[in-house]
Amino acid sequence: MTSRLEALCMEKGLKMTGQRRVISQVLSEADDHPDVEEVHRRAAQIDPRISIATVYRTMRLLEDAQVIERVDLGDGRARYEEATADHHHHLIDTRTGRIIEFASPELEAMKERIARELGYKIVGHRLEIYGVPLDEADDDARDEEKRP
Amino acid sequence: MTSRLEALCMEKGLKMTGQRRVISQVLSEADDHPDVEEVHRRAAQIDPRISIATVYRTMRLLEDAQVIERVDLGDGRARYEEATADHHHHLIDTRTGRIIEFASPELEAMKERIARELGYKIVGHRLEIYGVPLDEADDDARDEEKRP
DNA sequence: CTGGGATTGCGAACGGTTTTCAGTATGATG
DNA sequence: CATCATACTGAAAACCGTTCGCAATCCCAG
Repeated sequence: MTSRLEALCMEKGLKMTGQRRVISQVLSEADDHPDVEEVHRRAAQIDPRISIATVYRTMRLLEDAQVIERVDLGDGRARYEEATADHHHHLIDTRTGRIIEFASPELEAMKERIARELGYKIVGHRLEIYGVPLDEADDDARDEEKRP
Repeated sequence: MTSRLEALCMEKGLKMTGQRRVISQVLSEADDHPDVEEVHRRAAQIDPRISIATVYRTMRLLEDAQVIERVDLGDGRARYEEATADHHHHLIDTRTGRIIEFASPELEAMKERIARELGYKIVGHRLEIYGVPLDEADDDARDEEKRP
């Protein structure tokens, strides 16, 4: 069974090696934002011979081919997600590390307008929001009060 | 002459050593977003004995004391700017690397609203826009056409 | 002035990533 | 289906920004 990403790679004319097939499968099945080490861990479960260097190389290849997208969440390592047509951003739950994707056409428009007013045409951008769940935020408030 | 940041450091009760004085001066005079190496380069011009390790340590100290703010522009190294009361963001000119600061209350409000709708309270966030000057963007369009 | 804790410079260590190089697999070709 | 140039791989070393350990030095309260 060829994975979704493997099919995409073949469309783009990439040479399909065993390792790339495995990594494509791993990425097709991922619904989170794994870093290279995590991708390697999952790939090694399918074929233990895959080296981390190859994972690094393949991630870059797939990124260049626009099959996946690099996400920099400021934690010092690159994370990845499948490339999508629509621009979206990330809200990171600072309590759990959970990542929530969201899109906002209004935000895009506003961003576009700001750039134009500054005399620029946008070629890329990124927005990340770090937050805590509203109900747990109450705990913070209580903690604050307790602090002498 | 004590620099603006040096005064701030003393207010915060930081022990003022010669190195910290020099680094404070450098940062007070900077109107850009230097990385550690650049700060070290400028500091060394005033006192060549300052080591890069001390610059790293001092930048972290000043960041913790909220005298300066770390800016992650995705180029793999930390950049810094003086801490300010108002939230602002950065537009990076991808042609020249020039960084333009901007603020937008509407954007802040929208961001706040998005987080609330997702059930989150914002504890931090960042927005970066990468762009090219509008007039030079025309060149890109022409380049596209020429490409066969 | 003096003492002792904080700070410094140096170099080694670190974590994520890239590269080098020799060996191996791929898929276009005959 | 065998051949072969070429691209790919694994392992280890190199890299780059950053942090750490340690002995020497500095700052400043007493």
